[in-house]
Amino acid sequence: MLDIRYIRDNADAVQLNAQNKGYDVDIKKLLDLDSERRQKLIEVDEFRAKRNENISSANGSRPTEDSIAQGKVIKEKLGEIELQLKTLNSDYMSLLKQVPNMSSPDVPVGKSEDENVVVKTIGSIPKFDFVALNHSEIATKRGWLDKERAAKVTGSRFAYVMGDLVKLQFAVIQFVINTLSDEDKITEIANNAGLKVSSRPFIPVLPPLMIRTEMYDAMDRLEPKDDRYKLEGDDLWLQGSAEHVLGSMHSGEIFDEADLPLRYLGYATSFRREAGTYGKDMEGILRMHQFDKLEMESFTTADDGPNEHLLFVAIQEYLLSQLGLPYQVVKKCTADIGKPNSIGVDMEAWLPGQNKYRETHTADYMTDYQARRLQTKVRRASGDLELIHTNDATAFALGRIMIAIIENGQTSEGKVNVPSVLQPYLSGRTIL
RNA sequence: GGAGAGAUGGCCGAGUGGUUGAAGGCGCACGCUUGGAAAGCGUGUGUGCGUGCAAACGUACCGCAGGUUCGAAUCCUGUUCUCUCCGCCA
Repeated sequence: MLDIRYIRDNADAVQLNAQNKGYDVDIKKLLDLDSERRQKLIEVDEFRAKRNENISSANGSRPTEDSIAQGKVIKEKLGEIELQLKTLNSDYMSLLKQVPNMSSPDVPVGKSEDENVVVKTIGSIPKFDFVALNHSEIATKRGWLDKERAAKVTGSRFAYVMGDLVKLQFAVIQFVINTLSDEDKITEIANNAGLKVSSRPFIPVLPPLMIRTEMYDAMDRLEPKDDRYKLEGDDLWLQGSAEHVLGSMHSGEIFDEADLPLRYLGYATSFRREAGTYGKDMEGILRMHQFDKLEMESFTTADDGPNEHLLFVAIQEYLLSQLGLPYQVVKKCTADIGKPNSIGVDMEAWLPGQNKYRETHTADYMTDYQARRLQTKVRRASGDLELIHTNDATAFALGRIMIAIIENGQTSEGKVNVPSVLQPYLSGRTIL
């Protein structure tokens, strides 16, 4: 949620920003409601003052008949205008919540993902002297993947992942956890990226996989509801990303500035209904209803927010490079970054099976947009109380990164070369 | 799932209808005291919203949401969470 004071002072910019992001919100109507609501609030406060004066005039003793009679009159009137205020407030809030976060000035303006900008391309695309297969063909042949039985048991877009592919997943997990919880590695990554940021390591977290409606909404991630799984009989949803349960973790809390940045590395199974994607990416495990993901989330001061985002991007590049995967960095345009985003950057790894780059990572910088409703704050050394800034970013989406490893590392025999950094976690095996 | 107890400020904790934003203590900040410190003494110490250039003033907040009342931290209802006992269970 944006600060209403900011909207009042920058109405035109906010309206234009919403338009660029593809959100249909009426800022003028919001501001009209805002002033109407403030007018009503003044009225309500005056009546409350009147009521309080009437109460305190009793001064500890029994009030007079007159005072009680007067109190009744005030009460009736107050109830009336408080109800009006309540209605105004709820209309106002629902409109305010619709206003998307301001995109950073360096986010390209665009109407669809086609206008995203490829910033750089790293690594060379592998050339095979045999017919390259896609991950689904390789994995199915090796007995690593069984979607038919999963369809029988659960439905489409589910899979049984088995055998060495499971071992590969756990190897990736261990590699990432060891890397990101190592302060020296963070220092190295930051230095190589020329970033002056804290070298504080990430705290690995196994978060709950369910989230309350209230928290989901405060994170501004409840929508689109069509893409969420709701649990019948409980006020709970299956989380769609560890971001949702990590970002809301410190709701209502006040950090000491010395405790920031606070960095988490969450490992969680994420659930998505994938509504509206029928027939899209049906082969293999590219687009599933559930997938495991390592996700970074951090809380910083406003000052450190932008650099934290750059650190997250640098970490993503580092991780991809360590696996020897070709990738490109994409600056997402206004239409493609999310509603709570100030900046959105994607990593796309080269997938030989599809002969194109596909999204494997996202890095989101939310400024204080999420914190405002979560009420997550920091007490600065100066004593000032401020909203914190949130950053979240994929470390690895396990399904998609294993696709990249399989397809880029495939051999003519249908085997898979193991990236050297993962070999220690696979008993030294160089090929699967 | 059943029975019971509870949730108050950064922390501990008092408070069952009347000037309670809330006693007392701890902590913290500033000042006095001291060669310096401790102790002691004094003063101060929540957040949101609104009005205002500001000082300030008003208002709301005692888990959350409603209700009763002239008046609610206090009474009533619902709800969330915590704890104890029973049941079930990895």
